[in-house]
Amino acid sequence: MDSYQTFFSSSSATPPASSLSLNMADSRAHNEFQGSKTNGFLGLMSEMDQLPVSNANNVPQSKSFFVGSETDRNDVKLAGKKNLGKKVRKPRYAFQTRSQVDILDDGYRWRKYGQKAVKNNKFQRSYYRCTHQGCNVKKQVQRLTKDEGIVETTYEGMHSHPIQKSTDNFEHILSQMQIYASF
DNA sequence: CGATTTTGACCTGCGC
DNA sequence: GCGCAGGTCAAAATCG
Repeated sequence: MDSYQTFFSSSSATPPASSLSLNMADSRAHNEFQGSKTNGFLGLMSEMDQLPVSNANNVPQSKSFFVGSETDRNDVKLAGKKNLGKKVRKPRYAFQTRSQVDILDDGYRWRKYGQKAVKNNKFQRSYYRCTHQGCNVKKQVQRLTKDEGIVETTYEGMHSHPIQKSTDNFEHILSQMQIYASF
């Protein structure tokens, strides 16, 4: 499951202020997470909940893993409207990546819509939304205080459209290949 | 000039 | 009800 996490080691080669190319579970999420419950996976999640950060200390470099999923509440921000019995529990996948840069480029286009300081964390959390029309996938990016070499990214929702970024970059292509090879 | 970021205000859930 | 914490909006600023 976590075999697609190896190609970020070249982060040293990333130009300053640029994005780190990374391709995570979105592609597979198309197949596995669409409305279905991956219970084995979730079970694993609850285990990792116990020690999300401490594990990160052991990872050699640029390793990522999931720390949680499946939000219970459906706070879909219905400002003013009431939510009539529509349980939209959207899954959330979080994983942490050891990286120098905060922007983990997964191939989708994101527009930042917020930034907040979270308690017990000196860094701020950034909120992004997918810019594709009709696709309201969200993600949060947050650097850990405990270990500022680690960036935690949380994805919410699933993309229902192909990646729209031009695959001009080699890392991206490689990680792409690796995802399909890991099946 | 359109798309994106910045940033403070605003909203909502929750615990007291 | 109040205040805090997290999440979102939206206007202005900035970018390409």
